[in-house]
Amino acid sequence: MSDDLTRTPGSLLGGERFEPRRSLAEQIAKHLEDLIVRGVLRSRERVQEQRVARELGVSRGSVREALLILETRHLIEILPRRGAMVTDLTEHSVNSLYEVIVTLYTFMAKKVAQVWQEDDLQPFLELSAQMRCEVEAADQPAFFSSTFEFGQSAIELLKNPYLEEILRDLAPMALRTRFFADTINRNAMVEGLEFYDSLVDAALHRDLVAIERLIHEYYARQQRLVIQALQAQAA
Amino acid sequence: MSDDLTRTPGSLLGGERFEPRRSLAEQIAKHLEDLIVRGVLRSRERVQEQRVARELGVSRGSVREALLILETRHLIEILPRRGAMVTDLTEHSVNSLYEVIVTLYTFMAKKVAQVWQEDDLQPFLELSAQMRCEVEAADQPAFFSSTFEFGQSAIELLKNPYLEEILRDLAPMALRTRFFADTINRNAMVEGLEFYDSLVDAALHRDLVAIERLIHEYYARQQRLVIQALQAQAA
DNA sequence: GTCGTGTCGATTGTCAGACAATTGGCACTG
DNA sequence: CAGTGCCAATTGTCTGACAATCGACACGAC
Repeated sequence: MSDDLTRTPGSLLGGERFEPRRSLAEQIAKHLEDLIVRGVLRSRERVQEQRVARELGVSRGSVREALLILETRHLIEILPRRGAMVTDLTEHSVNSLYEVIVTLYTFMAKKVAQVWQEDDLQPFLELSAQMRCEVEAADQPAFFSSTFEFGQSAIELLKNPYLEEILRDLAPMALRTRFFADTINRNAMVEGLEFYDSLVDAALHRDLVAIERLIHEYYARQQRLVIQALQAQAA
Repeated sequence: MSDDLTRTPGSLLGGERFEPRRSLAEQIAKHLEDLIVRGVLRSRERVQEQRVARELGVSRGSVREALLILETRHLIEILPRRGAMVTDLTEHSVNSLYEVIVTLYTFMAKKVAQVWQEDDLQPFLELSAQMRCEVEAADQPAFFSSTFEFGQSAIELLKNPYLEEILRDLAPMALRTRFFADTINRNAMVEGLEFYDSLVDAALHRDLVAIERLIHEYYARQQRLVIQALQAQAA
């Protein structure tokens, strides 16, 4: 953990597209986010601004901003005068997280099913096909990325900025817990594929009841897996 | 707008109770939040860090943090290299906001109705009574404060930190729009009282259907009022 | 007159260095 | 072993600085 964020101000050659080049703080946040999601930084581990600043070769101010960002993503907790620490994953926090996720995803999916018209669902069908390929190729990273785009497409369709931001802030935690679950679920990709397929199908038929059932079942299972993994780790 | 945040480091005499003395950034955020919610700072108005820092007698760094906080509360929008501006209130953004709020409040209320036991609902009954008094006394600030505590009590009961934080971040916007609605609804307090009363009643009977209906109806009306006020202001 | 283009001031993004306040741990004492 | 006091480490905040970028304005071309 001794990277060095290249900070080439305006290099369009950097490959970062045309995006307004994320601020340094966001890059730092992203970096730390990865470490936390992948479990390199463990629960309750301290994250000291001075240390991070030194290691990444940036100023304390920027790290401070990054920590604020990570706090809104529920990845760290900042205690006044005591610094930041990685949030703890407990059975209770996982349950809480999934309650909220299920509520919001259900709302989102139902809404999509209600408002779609013409070929709004085209992107979902394509993603579904793509995911099928990725499962066959056993390309887990690509599959992950596709599930992410799935949610992304739904958000674009609804154009609800509040929902969008809330889900964006919740996503890293969802990913973090999922990282756990998949360690004990070799079948994760197949199950995921089946889930998304059914979801698209239900949306096509505007079957709200099925949507609610599908999401509840899928995430109930995910939740169980995460908690199992958590207990396994504790033991 | 030329206050001066007294920054007495450890003065317990400051009256702030035992709370770990909110950080300066949070005080600044709270200050600006008030200005925005009350409409002193209008939609799309710029909020310049240098200027705020000068006016409040604090450093730019602290203002910067405050702006980050306000962004998570959806009160300002920070554009890279272009600074912060107060978020715009449009028909679309109001609709989006209320969609999310209704979804989350419905979830919350249903959950409370499902899990309460013994005298969990006591605080709500007391608040309800208190609100009745406040309506009779036409004490609008107190009434506002009570509705706030109402939500607070529900959150305490559920102990879901994610829901708690999401709602806390949404609250200022809810308040801001409400400020609008109440300018054209002289009956707001009576309606509110009736709503909360019915809600407590439904929760007592664990009547989930009624809860869903009540919340949808109440906020549909609120939403209409806000949008009316918005249009009236535009004209 | 409208449309590019160059210049300039204002503002943001980031850095370095500084200092007081607070925390947590440690040694010391009874 | 509990209580006390001290010290190092870290956070919260400030000041001052500078490059990059933005918005506006003036200027010149068509």
